[in-house]
Amino acid sequence: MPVELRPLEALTLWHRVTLDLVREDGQDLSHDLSARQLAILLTIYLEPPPHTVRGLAGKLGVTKPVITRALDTMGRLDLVARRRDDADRRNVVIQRTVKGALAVERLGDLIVAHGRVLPR
Amino acid sequence: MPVELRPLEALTLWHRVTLDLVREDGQDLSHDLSARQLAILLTIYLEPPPHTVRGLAGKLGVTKPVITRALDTMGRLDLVARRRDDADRRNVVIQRTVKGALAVERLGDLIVAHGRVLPR
DNA sequence: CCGAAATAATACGGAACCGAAACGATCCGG
DNA sequence: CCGGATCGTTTCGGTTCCGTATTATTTCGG
Repeated sequence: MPVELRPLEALTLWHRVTLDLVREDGQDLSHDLSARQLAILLTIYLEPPPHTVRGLAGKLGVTKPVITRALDTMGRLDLVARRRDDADRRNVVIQRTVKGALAVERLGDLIVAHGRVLPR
Repeated sequence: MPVELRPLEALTLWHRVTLDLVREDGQDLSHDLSARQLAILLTIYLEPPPHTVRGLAGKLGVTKPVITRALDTMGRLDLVARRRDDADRRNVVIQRTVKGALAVERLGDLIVAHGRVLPR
C-alpha cells in the first residue's frame, strides 16, 4: 500500500522530533512550549519583519492578549525581545534575539537529522 | 548558500503545519495541545501496543503524574482511552480511539500537504 | 485642537499544569 | 499469607494560561 507510506513517514518524523523536543526540556527550547508559542516563534524568525502583536494575533487567529502573554513568557526565556516603534509609539515591534535564533536553528537541524528517515 | 537551504525548508514546513494546527483550534486536534501531549498521542498511535503510564513516562523522560494528567485531558477529548489490564490489575493500558486515529491521520495529511514545498 | 480610532497591556475569575510527596490497590517471592 | 515492591492516581501549594472586558497611550481626521 504505497499510498499510506508517505503520511506514515511524515508522522514518524513529527513524532521523533517532538519526542526530542520534550526530552530536551532543560535546554533553551521547548520546556513544553505550546503549539501557539512555537507558531509565534517560527513566524518571528521565518517571516520578514516587522512583527507586531496585532499582526501575529491576526495571522494565528487568536486574541491579542494571547500574543502579549506568549511574548512575556518567551521574553523571559530571552527567545524574543520587544521594542516600542518610534515611528508609531502605539506599536510594539518584536525583535529576534541571539538565543532565539540559535533555538530556531537547532530545531531546524533536529528536523533535518530526523528527516533522513524519509526517502529521497 | 546551498548548505542553509535544507534546514530552512524544514523549518518552513514545521512553521506552516504548526500554524494550521493553531488556527484549526475548534477542531478535534490542537486547541493548543502541548508538545508533551502531542508526543504522547503520537507515541500511542505510532508505536506498537501495549502502552502504559510508566512506559510513556520513561520514554518521554517525564514523571508519571504528567502522563496521568495528559491522559485525563486527552481522554476528555476522546483522543485516547484507558482500561485496566486484566492480567496485572496494577497496570493501565492506554487504548486508541476512533477520534484519536482520525486526528492523527489528519495531522499526517497536513504534514504531507505542506511537505509539497520541499524538493523531491 | 479634540474626540474617535487603534494599539498593546492589564485585571479578573476560572481552569490546567507543574514537581514532589503521599496514597491506595495489586502483585509476588519466600 | 504477608511484607516489600510496583503501578497509577491523588493531593498539595504554586505557577501559568485562558477568554473577556477594561485601561492607558498614542495617532489622526475633521
